[in-house]
Formats: sequence, C-alpha cells, structure tokens
Amino acid sequence: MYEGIKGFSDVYPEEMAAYRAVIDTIEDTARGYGFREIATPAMEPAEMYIDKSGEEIVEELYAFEDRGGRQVALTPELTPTVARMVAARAQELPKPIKWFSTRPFWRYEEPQQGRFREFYQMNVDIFGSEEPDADAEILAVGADMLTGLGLDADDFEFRVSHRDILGELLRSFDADVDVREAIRAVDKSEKVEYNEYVGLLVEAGLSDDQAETFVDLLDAGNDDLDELVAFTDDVEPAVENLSAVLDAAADFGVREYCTLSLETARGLDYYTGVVFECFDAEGEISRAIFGGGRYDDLIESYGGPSLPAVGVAPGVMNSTLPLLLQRAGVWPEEALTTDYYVLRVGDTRDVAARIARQLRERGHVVESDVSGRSFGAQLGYADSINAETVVIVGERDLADGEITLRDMDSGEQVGVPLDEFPGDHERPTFDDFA
RNA sequence: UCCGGGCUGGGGUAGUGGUAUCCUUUGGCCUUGUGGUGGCCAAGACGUGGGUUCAAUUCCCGCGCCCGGACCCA
Repeated sequence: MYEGIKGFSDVYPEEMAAYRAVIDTIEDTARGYGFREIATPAMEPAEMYIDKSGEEIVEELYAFEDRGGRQVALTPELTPTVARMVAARAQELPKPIKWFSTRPFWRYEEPQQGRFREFYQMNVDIFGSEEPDADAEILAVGADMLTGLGLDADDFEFRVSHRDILGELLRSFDADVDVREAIRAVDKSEKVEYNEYVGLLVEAGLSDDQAETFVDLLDAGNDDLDELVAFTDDVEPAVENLSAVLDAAADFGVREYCTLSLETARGLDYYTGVVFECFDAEGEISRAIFGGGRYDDLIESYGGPSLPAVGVAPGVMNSTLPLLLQRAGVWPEEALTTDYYVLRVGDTRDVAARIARQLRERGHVVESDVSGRSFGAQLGYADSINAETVVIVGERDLADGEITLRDMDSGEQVGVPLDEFPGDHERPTFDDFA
C-alpha cells in the first residue's frame, strides 16, 4: 500500500457526484453567457512563470527538467497560458473573446483550510473589451453561479474595489510611495491590527499622518466615493469607472451581492482596474472564496497585442467554495443514483440485456448483474446503488410472457407483459403499470 | 519552509509495556426468486523507520500523511 502525496486528494463516487453537480451548475451558468470552453496544457515552460513573477515563485512551483532537458512546470494558474493563446490569434479572433475552462492546477504550498497542492479551478475571462459592462458581466456570471448553486445574498458578498483608486490616492501624497507595497498592505489590512496596517503603509513610504489619512479616506470612500474625488481629482476617472461598473451590475441584476470595499486589493500585481473578492457573508470561512478583476496590461506583457481583459476564477474542488456551500447547507447530496437495475434469474441474459439496452437508449443509468449473484444478493446490490426501479427478468416471469417491475422505495411489484416493456414509455416505473 | 494538534481493520471507536474491544462495512451462507429489518460464518488494524526494554501498538526520536495556523497567495 502506498500513501498519497501531500496536498493531493482522492475523490470517491459519492463525493464526486456532488462535485459534478456543482461543476455542471457553474459551467452551465458560464455557457449561458456565451463563454466558450477551452482546453489547456498541464505543463508549460517554467520560464513562463519565473519571468513574470520572479525567482521566488520557483518555491511554489512544481518544476523540473524533462527528458529533453527543458525546464517545465505544472501550471500553477491559467492566465499566462490563456494570454499566450489569445496573443497567438489576437488578429483573427472576433472580440470580445469569452472563454472558460475547469481544470486542475498545482502549487507547492502548505495545505490549509480550503487549500491544497492540487486544486480544480474554473477560469472565466473576457478579452477585448474595456467597457464597464464587461467588468459587470464578470460580476454577474460569478454571482449567478453562486445563486445557481442555491446561495443567496445572505450567504455571500462580492467586495468590490478598484486598483486605480488605490494607486491614484497613494500617488497623490507628497511622498515617495512604493504603490505596489502599499497595495499589498491594503490587501492585508483585514487580517492585521490597525497599528500594524499603518506601519506597513509607512514602510511603503507614507508618513504616519499620511498613512492615517489614507486609511480614513478608504473608510470614507466606502460610504461615498465622491469624498475621494474631493481629496484629489486624480481619482475621478477610476471612481467614475467603478461607479459605471456597479451601475451596470445593477442592470444585470447582481448589484445586491456587491459591496464597495476599498480595502479589497488582491495580492497580485497585474490587476489594473476593478478587483473583487467573494467572501462568506457569515464569516465562518475566513479565506476568500474566489476573486477576480481587470488586467488590461497582461496580454501585452506576454508578447501579445494590447488587449484589455477581465475575469474571475472560482475554485471548484480542493478549495473554499465547497466549504461555503456546506456552511450554507446547499452542498449537493453525496449519493449514487441509479435509474434501473435489471435483475437476472436463471438463463435470461439475452432478454435482460435487451431490456437494459432499450432503457439505456432512453438515456437512463442501468446496471445489471456481472457477478453471477443470487436473487437476494442482486437485490441487495440494487439497494446499495440506490436503484429506483428493479426490472426482474426471471425464468418464471418469462414463462408467463412477463417481467416484474419492483419499486425499491415502496417494495411494491407488478407484472408487466414483456412486449409492453419498455414499449412507448420513456421512463417506465411501477406507477405506469400498477 | 516554520508552528500546534493528530494517526488502532475500508469507515468510526475501546484499550494496553506482554499484539487488541465494540459498532459498521465487505464477501459467503441460511434463502439457484425478494434488499433496505434476522441468524450464522469469514475477511480485515496498531502509518513508517530507528531507539530504550526480556518484551513497544503503548515511552523517546526522525520521516510520511491528515487537520489547523504562519508565510505566501497566481
């Protein structure tokens, strides 16, 4: 016996049935908006991540040399790959480009709540539109996924912010501010004490007074963005952009899930406009459920044309989303379902097989005996797979030209003439013949 | 990479310096034709390596994995 690798998970059928229901729901939501599915490689050149993120990223990469001497890495995220794909065909692809995919990613990190070394993530992106409507559509598709899963406004909130508001405010101070570091401090503000937060801002270049002013400004801005414009005109375009996105979100029917939260920054450097993070509204799940935002410069930085982009990336398996769904009581049932079990008694394989085939042709899940088991054992197995209906194909029944239908919930049975089953019925059950 | 807690049949547990309890599960049978409610039989565990000891599942150390936290978050 071998143990699995740390941070990698096995998923058994019952649990996978629940995941499958979740994945189907969120993918159908994206398809409903016209997002088209793409497939991408599990490995890329390691430089693709190192060049963009620095050598320290190697610490969190599954990277190695392949037999051809190439430095390769298991993909830790989708963005560089999709940027390459967009860049390669940017000329021919009609805009906007709306793509999604759901697949595993790998990061060499220490496992924690909702965080593993292999995890499944869906990516939904729009390339080629810088309109607020595109940002709002990303918010809308994200919110629709969650409501489609059974969550409502009491369960989650999108904390929406804008990178340029933070950037312009910081640049407006008469100080040599490391905006990147200051935004990183903002990103941590929810997790640390006030004094530590201010201290981080001071380390980024603000004076003590400026840092406190900045913190107060963000707080005031959450209530009224105009307060920020009053402080400096430089934030006006960003404020207008954020307002326009929220207006569009209102028309798209998802404004109620959005909260203005200027303390939300996202840790990544490449975001350029609206950013947002989804949180458990009850706070039981402390980590973000997922996040997204606008990254207008990234395609170009990967060698493509200048092409605006906005996206969202919900974790699916091995992530915080399942924790939220469980907390909210909407996690799908972890159970097998089986429409029919065709039970064989005696030398009836030919007839049983024909019936099973006819039921499968109607799109049902149908099992039959492949183990040579007794009647009782077959019935026990049918019960263990939650068969709804058992079709008993026995020698005695066939001698009378019949099969027997058994409803497994009630235990009721009825004889049905062989030539009437399944007949014209799309989904024949006990009730149709009782 | 660091910190805290954990690890006993497939799952859940009891217990102990002298190799282990119960529940459940799985397979078979009672019942070559009636499961989910009975009875019988069987299978199946001390994560791993080392140390202390006459003897280690039990005490000590390393490692692995699990849960949670820090760091990081793409």
